[in-house]
Amino acid sequence: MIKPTESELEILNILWTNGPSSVREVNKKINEQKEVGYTTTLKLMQIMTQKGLVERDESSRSHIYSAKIKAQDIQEQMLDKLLNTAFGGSASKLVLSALGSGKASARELEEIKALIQKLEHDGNQ
Amino acid sequence: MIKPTESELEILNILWTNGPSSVREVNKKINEQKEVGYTTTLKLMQIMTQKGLVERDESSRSHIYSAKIKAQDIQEQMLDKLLNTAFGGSASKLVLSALGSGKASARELEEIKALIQKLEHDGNQ
DNA sequence: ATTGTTCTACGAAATAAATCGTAGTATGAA
DNA sequence: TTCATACTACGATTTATTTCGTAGAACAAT
Repeated sequence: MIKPTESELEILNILWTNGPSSVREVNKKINEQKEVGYTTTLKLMQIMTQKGLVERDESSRSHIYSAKIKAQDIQEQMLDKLLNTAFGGSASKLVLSALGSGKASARELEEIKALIQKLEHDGNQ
Repeated sequence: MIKPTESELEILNILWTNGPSSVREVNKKINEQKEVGYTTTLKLMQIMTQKGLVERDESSRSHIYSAKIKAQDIQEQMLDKLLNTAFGGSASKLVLSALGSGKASARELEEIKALIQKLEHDGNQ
């Protein structure tokens, strides 16, 4: 599985969130956060096309790019890496840290509890 | 808060796990995973000293390095970033993904449940 | 048709990160 | 003392990533 760089991930996120987009649209989104030239974004997206991270529809003049890899796959990959590089492989430490800072709502906590129930019931080890 | 690079994080992990260590020891650990020259590790650790990521005791000939920043701080920082860059800020999505892949033991699941109970009891939102 | 705007392509510079070689010093054994 | 070994310092190279400028094509308006 290809590992996107920092900037590539930023672009992927925009594509995942907004769906297929032109370079112009992506660049605009990015510029809400930080200033980046148009051709910089263009170049990145061209590279990403080569790498197979995105694909593009060239039928209209301004090409339309869409993410070629699933958000979930990258999420899992990154989570896995974080788990191993920063939490020594302990999923519970990670989860505890994620929940500890009060970042999950009551409803979310319920979801998590439900999942745990399910895991325990299924005899997951 | 200073953000360690990939390689720096690897070294920090070794220091967190094994406690204060010489370059030799750290390099040996790293080489269990991948081949890296001794001076490469040395250089990195020297840079880390400058950045304030580690500190060293120079009293003996082979300097002894120790992590200057807490594992928890970096963990939190990285988790936060992952949360925002890859999970769109949703802690529950992250947790669900972390637990879903069967990476937590029954005992760990209990710990997490206990934490959730506590959070809910405390009226966390 | 001419002009101004918006695209893409792409080389190349700037920046960041990792890797290593070489030189010099300390240490310990022969 | 002399030699082999281990250590630090540090410049320089290599590799990865990001950034941007310039050129030229497509298009729309005048």
